[in-house]
Amino acid sequence: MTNETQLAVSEQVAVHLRSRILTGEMTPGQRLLQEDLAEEFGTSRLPVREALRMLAAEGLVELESNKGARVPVLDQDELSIVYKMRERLEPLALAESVPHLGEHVIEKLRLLQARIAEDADLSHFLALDREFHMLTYSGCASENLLATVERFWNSTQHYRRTFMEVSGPGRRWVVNSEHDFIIDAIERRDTDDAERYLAGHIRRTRMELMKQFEFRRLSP
Amino acid sequence: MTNETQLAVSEQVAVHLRSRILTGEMTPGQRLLQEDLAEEFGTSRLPVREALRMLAAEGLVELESNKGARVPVLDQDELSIVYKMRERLEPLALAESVPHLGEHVIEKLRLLQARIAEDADLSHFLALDREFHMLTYSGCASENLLATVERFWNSTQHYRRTFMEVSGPGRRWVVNSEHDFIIDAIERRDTDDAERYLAGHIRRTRMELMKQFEFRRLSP
DNA sequence: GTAGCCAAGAATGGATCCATTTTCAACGCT
DNA sequence: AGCGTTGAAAATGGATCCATTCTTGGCTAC
Repeated sequence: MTNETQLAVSEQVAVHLRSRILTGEMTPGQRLLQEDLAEEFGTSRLPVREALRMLAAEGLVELESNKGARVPVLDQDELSIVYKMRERLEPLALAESVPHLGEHVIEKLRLLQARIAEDADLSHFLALDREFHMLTYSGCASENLLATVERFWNSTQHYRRTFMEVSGPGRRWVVNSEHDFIIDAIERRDTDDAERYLAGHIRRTRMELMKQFEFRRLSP
Repeated sequence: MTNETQLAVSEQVAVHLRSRILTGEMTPGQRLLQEDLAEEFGTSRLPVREALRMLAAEGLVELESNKGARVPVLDQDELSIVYKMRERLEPLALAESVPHLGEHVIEKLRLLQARIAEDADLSHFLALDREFHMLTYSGCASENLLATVERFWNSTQHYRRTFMEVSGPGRRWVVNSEHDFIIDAIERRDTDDAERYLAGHIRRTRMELMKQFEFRRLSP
Protein backbone atom coordinates (compact mmCIF):
# COMPACT_ATOMS: atom_id res chain seq x y z
CA MET A 1 0.00 0.00 0.00
CA THR A 2 1.17 3.50 -0.76
CA ASN A 3 2.17 5.52 2.22
CA GLU A 4 0.33 8.68 1.16
CA THR A 5 -1.56 10.05 4.10
CA GLN A 6 -4.12 11.89 2.01
CA LEU A 7 -2.61 15.36 1.79
CA ALA A 8 -5.07 18.23 1.91
CA VAL A 9 -5.79 19.73 -1.50
CA SER A 10 -4.16 23.01 -0.48
CA GLU A 11 -1.01 21.09 0.41
CA GLN A 12 -0.97 19.27 -2.90
CA VAL A 13 -1.22 22.59 -4.69
CA ALA A 14 1.60 23.91 -2.53
CA VAL A 15 3.79 20.93 -3.47
CA HIS A 16 3.32 21.60 -7.17
CA LEU A 17 3.89 25.33 -6.94
CA ARG A 18 6.92 24.87 -4.72
CA SER A 19 8.61 22.59 -7.21
CA ARG A 20 7.66 24.89 -10.05
CA ILE A 21 9.36 27.85 -8.37
CA LEU A 22 12.42 25.97 -7.16
CA THR A 23 13.11 24.41 -10.56
CA GLY A 24 13.13 27.85 -12.10
CA GLU A 25 9.99 27.26 -14.10
CA MET A 26 8.72 30.48 -12.55
CA THR A 27 11.06 33.43 -12.21
CA PRO A 28 11.20 36.35 -9.76
CA GLY A 29 8.66 39.03 -10.46
CA GLN A 30 6.26 36.64 -12.11
CA ARG A 31 2.64 36.92 -11.03
CA LEU A 32 0.62 33.98 -9.71
CA LEU A 33 -3.08 34.24 -10.55
CA GLN A 34 -5.42 32.39 -8.23
CA GLU A 35 -7.98 31.72 -10.93
CA ASP A 36 -5.50 30.30 -13.43
CA LEU A 37 -3.92 28.03 -10.84
CA ALA A 38 -7.32 26.90 -9.56
CA GLU A 39 -8.42 25.98 -13.06
CA GLU A 40 -5.13 24.26 -13.77
CA PHE A 41 -5.29 22.11 -10.66
CA GLY A 42 -9.00 21.53 -11.00
CA THR A 43 -9.93 23.04 -7.64
CA SER A 44 -11.62 26.16 -6.40
CA ARG A 45 -9.56 29.24 -5.64
CA LEU A 46 -9.70 28.61 -1.91
CA PRO A 47 -7.04 25.89 -1.64
CA VAL A 48 -4.87 27.96 -3.97
CA ARG A 49 -5.11 30.91 -1.60
CA GLU A 50 -4.08 28.70 1.30
CA ALA A 51 -1.21 27.23 -0.72
CA LEU A 52 0.01 30.74 -1.55
CA ARG A 53 0.03 31.63 2.13
CA MET A 54 2.04 28.52 2.92
CA LEU A 55 4.57 29.39 0.23
CA ALA A 56 4.72 32.96 1.50
CA ALA A 57 5.71 31.60 4.91
CA GLU A 58 8.50 29.68 3.18
CA GLY A 59 9.76 32.75 1.35
CA LEU A 60 8.78 31.40 -2.06
CA VAL A 61 6.13 33.97 -2.89
CA GLU A 62 5.18 37.45 -1.77
CA LEU A 63 1.60 38.52 -1.05
CA GLU A 64 0.25 42.02 -1.26
CA SER A 65 -3.25 42.95 -0.18
CA ASN A 66 -5.66 43.12 -3.10
CA LYS A 67 -2.77 42.80 -5.50
CA GLY A 68 -2.09 39.09 -5.49
CA ALA A 69 1.01 36.97 -5.30
CA ARG A 70 4.31 37.07 -7.11
CA VAL A 71 7.66 35.36 -6.90
CA PRO A 72 9.83 37.75 -4.85
CA VAL A 73 12.56 39.77 -6.52
CA LEU A 74 15.79 40.30 -4.59
CA ASP A 75 18.03 43.21 -5.37
CA GLN A 76 21.76 43.00 -4.85
CA ASP A 77 21.69 44.32 -1.27
CA GLU A 78 18.96 41.97 -0.14
CA LEU A 79 20.67 39.01 -1.76
CA SER A 80 23.89 39.93 0.02
CA ILE A 81 22.12 40.12 3.37
CA VAL A 82 20.42 36.77 2.94
CA TYR A 83 23.84 35.28 2.35
CA LYS A 84 25.17 37.01 5.46
CA MET A 85 22.29 35.52 7.40
CA ARG A 86 23.14 32.08 6.02
CA GLU A 87 26.75 32.67 7.00
CA ARG A 88 25.70 33.14 10.61
CA LEU A 89 22.88 30.66 10.99
CA GLU A 90 23.92 27.62 9.00
CA PRO A 91 27.10 27.05 11.01
CA LEU A 92 24.83 26.89 14.06
CA ALA A 93 22.60 24.32 12.37
CA LEU A 94 25.68 22.32 11.49
CA ALA A 95 27.07 22.56 15.01
CA GLU A 96 23.79 21.34 16.46
CA SER A 97 23.72 18.53 13.93
CA VAL A 98 27.25 17.10 13.94
CA PRO A 99 27.10 15.31 17.29
CA HIS A 100 23.99 13.41 16.17
CA LEU A 101 25.05 12.33 12.68
CA GLY A 102 25.40 8.58 12.38
CA GLU A 103 28.08 6.85 10.34
CA HIS A 104 25.58 5.92 7.63
CA VAL A 105 24.68 9.55 7.12
CA ILE A 106 28.34 10.42 6.68
CA GLU A 107 28.66 7.66 4.12
CA LYS A 108 25.63 9.06 2.31
CA LEU A 109 27.29 12.49 2.32
CA ARG A 110 30.34 11.01 0.61
CA LEU A 111 28.18 9.39 -2.05
CA LEU A 112 26.26 12.60 -2.59
CA GLN A 113 29.44 14.60 -2.98
CA ALA A 114 30.77 12.03 -5.45
CA ARG A 115 27.64 12.50 -7.55
CA ILE A 116 27.96 16.27 -7.29
CA ALA A 117 31.55 16.11 -8.53
CA GLU A 118 30.61 13.89 -11.46
CA ASP A 119 27.39 15.43 -12.64
CA ALA A 120 27.79 18.36 -14.99
CA ASP A 121 24.10 19.18 -15.30
CA LEU A 122 23.14 22.46 -13.67
CA SER A 123 19.69 21.52 -12.35
CA HIS A 124 21.09 18.32 -10.90
CA PHE A 125 23.88 20.24 -9.23
CA LEU A 126 21.48 22.69 -7.61
CA ALA A 127 19.28 19.91 -6.28
CA LEU A 128 22.15 17.74 -5.09
CA ASP A 129 24.01 20.64 -3.48
CA ARG A 130 20.91 21.56 -1.52
CA GLU A 131 20.39 17.92 -0.54
CA PHE A 132 24.01 17.71 0.59
CA HIS A 133 23.85 20.72 2.89
CA MET A 134 20.46 19.81 4.29
CA LEU A 135 21.74 16.34 5.02
CA THR A 136 24.62 17.81 7.01
CA TYR A 137 21.98 19.66 9.08
CA SER A 138 19.73 16.62 9.48
CA GLY A 139 21.00 15.88 12.98
CA CYS A 140 19.72 19.25 14.19
CA ALA A 141 16.69 18.73 16.40
CA SER A 142 15.16 22.17 15.94
CA GLU A 143 12.50 22.28 13.24
CA ASN A 144 12.49 26.00 13.77
CA LEU A 145 16.13 26.38 12.80
CA LEU A 146 15.83 24.02 9.85
CA ALA A 147 12.78 25.84 8.52
CA THR A 148 14.60 29.16 8.78
CA VAL A 149 17.56 27.80 6.85
CA GLU A 150 15.26 26.38 4.18
CA ARG A 151 13.65 29.78 3.78
CA PHE A 152 17.05 31.26 3.00
CA TRP A 153 17.73 28.59 0.39
CA ASN A 154 14.29 29.12 -1.09
CA SER A 155 14.64 32.84 -1.57
CA THR A 156 18.12 32.59 -3.09
CA GLN A 157 17.61 29.50 -5.26
CA HIS A 158 16.91 31.43 -8.44
CA TYR A 159 20.01 33.59 -8.08
CA ARG A 160 22.22 30.58 -7.44
CA ARG A 161 20.93 29.16 -10.69
CA THR A 162 21.58 32.20 -12.84
CA PHE A 163 24.94 32.68 -11.17
CA MET A 164 26.00 29.15 -12.07
CA GLU A 165 24.63 29.53 -15.57
CA VAL A 166 26.71 32.61 -16.15
CA SER A 167 29.89 31.65 -14.34
CA GLY A 168 29.99 28.14 -15.81
CA PRO A 169 31.66 25.10 -14.24
CA GLY A 170 35.07 26.78 -13.90
CA ARG A 171 34.77 27.20 -10.12
CA ARG A 172 33.11 23.91 -9.35
CA TRP A 173 36.38 22.42 -8.10
CA VAL A 174 36.37 24.91 -5.21
CA VAL A 175 32.91 23.81 -4.15
CA ASN A 176 33.99 20.17 -4.28
CA SER A 177 37.03 20.79 -2.09
CA GLU A 178 35.00 22.78 0.41
CA HIS A 179 32.43 19.99 0.63
CA ASP A 180 35.23 17.50 1.21
CA PHE A 181 36.60 19.66 4.03
CA ILE A 182 33.17 19.81 5.62
CA ILE A 183 32.71 16.05 5.41
CA ASP A 184 36.14 15.53 6.91
CA ALA A 185 35.42 17.83 9.84
CA ILE A 186 32.10 16.09 10.46
CA GLU A 187 33.82 12.72 10.39
CA ARG A 188 36.32 13.94 12.99
CA ARG A 189 33.40 15.34 15.00
CA ASP A 190 35.25 18.65 14.97
CA THR A 191 32.33 21.02 15.26
CA ASP A 192 34.41 24.21 15.27
CA ASP A 193 36.24 23.26 12.10
CA ALA A 194 33.03 22.28 10.40
CA GLU A 195 31.49 25.63 11.28
CA ARG A 196 34.51 27.51 9.99
CA TYR A 197 34.64 25.68 6.66
CA LEU A 198 30.93 26.12 6.15
CA ALA A 199 31.03 29.84 6.95
CA GLY A 200 33.92 30.20 4.49
CA HIS A 201 32.02 28.26 1.85
CA ILE A 202 29.00 30.52 2.13
CA ARG A 203 31.08 33.67 2.35
CA ARG A 204 33.06 32.82 -0.78
CA THR A 205 29.85 32.13 -2.66
CA ARG A 206 28.49 35.50 -1.56
CA MET A 207 31.62 37.27 -2.76
CA GLU A 208 31.54 35.63 -6.17
CA LEU A 209 27.82 36.26 -6.49
CA MET A 210 28.26 39.94 -5.72
CA LYS A 211 31.10 40.29 -8.21
CA GLN A 212 28.98 38.60 -10.85
CA PHE A 213 26.04 40.84 -9.99
CA GLU A 214 28.05 44.03 -10.43
CA PHE A 215 29.50 42.81 -13.67
CA ARG A 216 26.09 42.03 -15.11
CA ARG A 217 24.70 45.31 -13.90
CA LEU A 218 27.23 47.13 -16.09
CA SER A 219 26.80 44.85 -19.11
CA PRO A 220 23.12 44.25 -19.81
CA MET B 1 -9.50 62.32 8.53
CA THR B 2 -8.09 59.19 10.09
CA ASN B 3 -5.07 57.74 8.37
CA GLU B 4 -6.38 54.16 8.36
CA THR B 5 -5.84 52.72 4.93
CA GLN B 6 -8.75 50.30 5.23
CA LEU B 7 -7.01 47.16 6.41
CA ALA B 8 -8.44 43.93 5.09
CA VAL B 9 -10.68 42.15 7.60
CA SER B 10 -8.23 39.27 7.83
CA GLU B 11 -5.49 41.73 8.75
CA GLN B 12 -7.62 43.38 11.41
CA VAL B 13 -8.25 39.97 12.93
CA ALA B 14 -4.52 39.27 12.78
CA VAL B 15 -3.78 42.52 14.62
CA HIS B 16 -6.10 41.60 17.47
CA LEU B 17 -4.89 38.03 17.80
CA ARG B 18 -1.26 39.13 17.61
CA SER B 19 -1.66 41.52 20.50
CA ARG B 20 -3.62 38.95 22.44
CA ILE B 21 -0.81 36.42 22.16
CA LEU B 22 2.03 38.85 22.78
CA THR B 23 0.44 40.32 25.87
CA GLY B 24 0.16 36.85 27.33
CA GLU B 25 -3.62 36.80 27.24
CA MET B 26 -3.23 33.49 25.41
CA THR B 27 -0.66 31.02 26.58
CA PRO B 28 1.32 28.28 24.79
CA GLY B 29 -0.71 25.18 24.08
CA GLN B 30 -3.97 27.04 23.99
CA ARG B 31 -6.25 26.21 21.09
CA LEU B 32 -7.63 28.83 18.71
CA LEU B 33 -11.06 27.91 17.35
CA GLN B 34 -11.98 29.45 14.02
CA GLU B 35 -15.68 29.52 14.81
CA ASP B 36 -15.30 31.20 18.18
CA LEU B 37 -12.96 33.83 16.80
CA ALA B 38 -15.18 34.43 13.78
CA GLU B 39 -18.19 34.98 16.02
CA GLU B 40 -16.20 37.19 18.36
CA PHE B 41 -14.95 39.45 15.57
CA GLY B 42 -18.28 39.34 13.74
CA THR B 43 -16.90 37.90 10.54
CA SER B 44 -17.06 34.60 8.73
CA ARG B 45 -14.42 31.94 9.39
CA LEU B 46 -12.56 32.73 6.22
CA PRO B 47 -10.72 35.89 7.33
CA VAL B 48 -9.91 34.10 10.59
CA ARG B 49 -8.28 31.29 8.65
CA GLU B 50 -6.19 33.76 6.71
CA ALA B 51 -5.24 35.59 9.89
CA LEU B 52 -4.13 32.32 11.46
CA ARG B 53 -1.91 31.63 8.47
CA MET B 54 -0.36 35.09 8.78
CA LEU B 55 0.35 34.52 12.45
CA ALA B 56 1.78 31.10 11.67
CA ALA B 57 4.26 32.77 9.33
CA GLU B 58 5.23 35.04 12.22
CA GLY B 59 5.75 32.14 14.59
CA LEU B 60 2.83 33.13 16.80
CA VAL B 61 0.63 30.10 16.14
CA GLU B 62 1.08 26.60 14.88
CA LEU B 63 -1.24 24.98 12.35
CA GLU B 64 -1.86 21.29 11.94
CA SER B 65 -3.95 19.84 9.15
CA ASN B 66 -7.51 19.12 10.23
CA LYS B 67 -6.57 19.80 13.82
CA GLY B 68 -6.64 23.55 13.99
CA ALA B 69 -4.36 26.18 15.44
CA ARG B 70 -2.69 26.56 18.80
CA VAL B 71 -0.12 28.81 20.41
CA PRO B 72 3.18 26.93 20.04
CA VAL B 73 4.78 25.30 23.05
CA LEU B 74 8.58 25.42 23.29
CA ASP B 75 10.43 22.86 25.33
CA GLN B 76 13.72 23.72 26.97
CA ASP B 77 15.87 22.59 24.04
CA GLU B 78 13.89 24.51 21.46
CA LEU B 79 13.90 27.62 23.62
CA SER B 80 17.66 27.33 23.97
CA ILE B 81 18.11 27.02 20.22
CA VAL B 82 15.95 30.02 19.45
CA TYR B 83 18.16 32.03 21.79
CA LYS B 84 21.26 30.71 20.03
CA MET B 85 19.74 31.80 16.74
CA ARG B 86 19.11 35.25 18.19
CA GLU B 87 22.68 35.32 19.43
CA ARG B 88 23.93 34.86 15.87
CA LEU B 89 21.44 36.86 13.85
CA GLU B 90 20.68 39.92 15.93
CA PRO B 91 24.29 41.10 16.01
CA LEU B 92 24.12 41.05 12.21
CA ALA B 93 20.95 43.12 12.25
CA LEU B 94 22.63 45.56 14.59
CA ALA B 95 25.77 45.73 12.45
CA GLU B 96 23.70 46.47 9.37
CA SER B 97 21.77 49.09 11.29
CA VAL B 98 24.41 51.06 13.20
CA PRO B 99 25.86 52.99 10.23
CA HIS B 100 22.41 54.30 9.33
CA LEU B 101 21.15 55.34 12.75
CA GLY B 102 20.66 59.09 13.02
CA GLU B 103 21.42 61.13 16.11
CA HIS B 104 17.72 61.51 16.90
CA VAL B 105 17.30 57.73 17.01
CA ILE B 106 20.17 57.45 19.47
CA GLU B 107 18.54 60.11 21.61
CA LYS B 108 15.31 58.14 21.49
CA LEU B 109 17.20 55.03 22.59
CA ARG B 110 18.50 56.90 25.63
CA LEU B 111 15.01 58.02 26.55
CA LEU B 112 13.66 54.51 26.09
CA GLN B 113 16.36 53.05 28.29
CA ALA B 114 15.61 55.66 30.94
CA ARG B 115 11.98 54.58 30.94
CA ILE B 116 13.01 50.93 31.11
CA ALA B 117 15.20 51.62 34.14
CA GLU B 118 12.43 53.50 35.91
CA ASP B 119 9.41 51.40 35.15
CA ALA B 120 8.90 48.45 37.47
CA ASP B 121 5.86 47.03 35.69
CA LEU B 122 6.52 43.72 33.98
CA SER B 123 4.32 44.15 30.91
CA HIS B 124 5.74 47.61 30.35
CA PHE B 125 9.25 46.25 30.62
CA LEU B 126 8.61 43.52 28.05
CA ALA B 127 7.10 45.97 25.58
CA LEU B 128 9.76 48.64 26.12
CA ASP B 129 12.63 46.17 25.96
CA ARG B 130 11.36 44.87 22.64
CA GLU B 131 10.90 48.40 21.37
CA PHE B 132 14.43 49.26 22.45
CA HIS B 133 16.09 46.40 20.60
CA MET B 134 13.95 46.80 17.50
CA LEU B 135 14.84 50.47 17.43
CA THR B 136 18.54 49.60 17.48
CA TYR B 137 17.85 47.45 14.38
CA SER B 138 15.73 50.07 12.65
CA GLY B 139 18.59 51.20 10.40
CA CYS B 140 18.79 47.75 8.88
CA ALA B 141 17.48 47.86 5.32
CA SER B 142 16.54 44.21 5.03
CA GLU B 143 12.89 43.53 5.78
CA ASN B 144 13.77 39.89 5.51
CA LEU B 145 16.26 40.05 8.37
CA LEU B 146 13.99 42.18 10.52
CA ALA B 147 11.07 39.81 10.02
CA THR B 148 13.23 36.85 10.98
CA VAL B 149 14.33 38.59 14.16
CA GLU B 150 10.75 39.47 15.02
CA ARG B 151 9.76 35.82 14.63
CA PHE B 152 12.34 34.91 17.25
CA TRP B 153 10.99 37.52 19.65
CA ASN B 154 7.45 36.34 18.97
CA SER B 155 8.11 32.72 19.76
CA THR B 156 10.03 33.48 22.95
CA GLN B 157 7.90 36.31 24.29
CA HIS B 158 5.87 34.15 26.64
CA TYR B 159 8.93 32.54 28.18
CA ARG B 160 10.60 35.90 28.72
CA ARG B 161 7.50 36.93 30.62
CA THR B 162 7.32 33.93 32.93
CA PHE B 163 11.07 34.11 33.44
CA MET B 164 10.85 37.70 34.60
CA GLU B 165 7.83 36.91 36.75
CA VAL B 166 9.71 34.20 38.55
CA SER B 167 13.13 35.77 38.78
CA GLY B 168 11.81 39.16 39.85
CA PRO B 169 13.57 42.50 39.37
CA GLY B 170 16.79 41.42 41.03
CA ARG B 171 18.73 41.15 37.77
CA ARG B 172 17.27 44.18 36.06
CA TRP B 173 20.39 46.22 36.78
CA VAL B 174 22.41 43.91 34.51
CA VAL B 175 20.00 44.49 31.64
CA ASN B 176 20.22 48.22 32.18
CA SER B 177 24.02 48.22 32.10
CA GLU B 178 24.09 46.08 28.99
CA HIS B 179 21.68 48.42 27.25
CA ASP B 180 23.88 51.34 28.20
CA PHE B 181 26.91 49.58 26.73
CA ILE B 182 25.04 48.96 23.51
CA ILE B 183 23.92 52.58 23.24
CA ASP B 184 27.47 53.72 23.89
CA ALA B 185 28.90 51.49 21.17
CA ILE B 186 26.26 52.69 18.73
CA GLU B 187 27.08 56.27 19.58
CA ARG B 188 30.76 55.64 18.88
CA ARG B 189 29.74 53.86 15.66
CA ASP B 190 31.76 50.92 16.89
CA THR B 191 29.94 48.11 15.13
CA ASP B 192 32.14 45.31 16.44
CA ASP B 193 31.72 46.38 20.03
CA ALA B 194 27.99 46.74 19.60
CA GLU B 195 27.77 43.23 18.17
CA ARG B 196 29.82 41.82 21.03
CA TYR B 197 27.78 43.48 23.77
CA LEU B 198 24.54 42.41 22.13
CA ALA B 199 25.67 38.80 21.73
CA GLY B 200 26.70 38.77 25.37
CA HIS B 201 23.39 40.27 26.41
CA ILE B 202 21.45 37.56 24.61
CA ARG B 203 23.77 34.78 25.74
CA ARG B 204 23.52 35.80 29.39
CA THR B 205 19.74 35.86 29.14
CA ARG B 206 19.78 32.37 27.64
CA MET B 207 21.96 31.08 30.47
CA GLU B 208 19.71 32.52 33.17
CA LEU B 209 16.61 31.26 31.37
CA MET B 210 18.00 27.74 31.19
CA LYS B 211 18.97 27.76 34.83
CA GLN B 212 15.49 28.93 35.74
CA PHE B 213 13.96 26.29 33.50
CA GLU B 214 15.86 23.46 35.14
CA PHE B 215 15.01 24.74 38.58
CA ARG B 216 11.30 24.87 37.82
CA ARG B 217 11.40 21.47 36.20
CA LEU B 218 12.45 20.00 39.51
CA SER B 219 10.05 22.02 41.66
CA PRO B 220 6.57 21.95 40.11
C1' DG C 1 -13.35 -2.25 36.55
C1' DT C 2 -10.93 -1.30 32.49
C1' DA C 3 -9.98 -1.37 27.66
C1' DG C 4 -11.64 -0.81 23.25
C1' DC C 5 -15.21 0.56 20.05
C1' DC C 6 -18.79 3.33 18.00
C1' DA C 7 -21.73 7.07 16.99
C1' DA C 8 -23.05 11.92 17.56
C1' DG C 9 -21.53 16.62 17.52
C1' DA C 10 -17.90 19.63 16.90
C1' DA C 11 -14.29 21.55 14.13
C1' DT C 12 -11.72 22.13 9.95
C1' DG C 13 -11.33 21.92 4.68
C1' DG C 14 -13.39 23.04 0.23
C1' DA C 15 -16.93 24.86 -3.33
C1' DT C 16 -19.75 28.42 -4.94
C1' DC C 17 -21.46 32.91 -5.16
C1' DC C 18 -21.27 37.94 -4.18
C1' DA C 19 -18.62 42.35 -2.95
C1' DT C 20 -14.76 45.17 -3.41
C1' DT C 21 -10.59 46.62 -5.28
C1' DT C 22 -7.36 47.04 -8.94
C1' DT C 23 -5.99 47.42 -13.62
C1' DC C 24 -5.87 49.19 -18.08
C1' DA C 25 -7.37 50.87 -22.27
C1' DA C 26 -10.25 54.08 -24.64
C1' DC C 27 -11.79 58.67 -24.47
C1' DG C 28 -11.82 63.55 -23.98
C1' DC C 29 -9.70 67.76 -22.57
C1' DT C 30 -6.10 71.18 -22.69
C1' DA D 1 0.38 65.30 -28.99
C1' DG D 2 0.41 64.46 -24.19
C1' DC D 3 -1.95 63.69 -19.99
C1' DG D 4 -5.48 62.90 -16.76
C1' DT D 5 -10.15 60.61 -16.32
C1' DT D 6 -13.27 57.16 -16.24
C1' DG D 7 -15.60 52.88 -16.71
C1' DA D 8 -15.60 48.05 -17.87
C1' DA D 9 -13.19 43.80 -17.21
C1' DA D 10 -10.33 41.20 -14.34
C1' DA D 11 -8.57 39.79 -10.00
C1' DT D 12 -8.71 39.40 -5.07
C1' DG D 13 -11.39 39.39 -0.49
C1' DG D 14 -15.34 37.65 2.11
C1' DA D 15 -19.89 35.06 3.21
C1' DT D 16 -22.49 30.99 3.17
C1' DC D 17 -23.21 26.29 2.66
C1' DC D 18 -21.65 21.39 2.13
C1' DA D 19 -18.08 17.56 2.87
C1' DT D 20 -14.71 15.44 5.55
C1' DT D 21 -12.08 14.63 9.55
C1' DC D 22 -11.44 14.70 14.41
C1' DT D 23 -12.97 14.41 19.15
C1' DT D 24 -15.37 12.64 22.95
C1' DG D 25 -18.67 10.55 25.85
C1' DG D 26 -21.01 6.47 26.60
C1' DC D 27 -21.57 1.67 25.91
C1' DT D 28 -20.27 -3.15 25.44
C1' DA D 29 -17.40 -7.05 26.20
C1' DC D 30 -14.14 -9.43 28.73
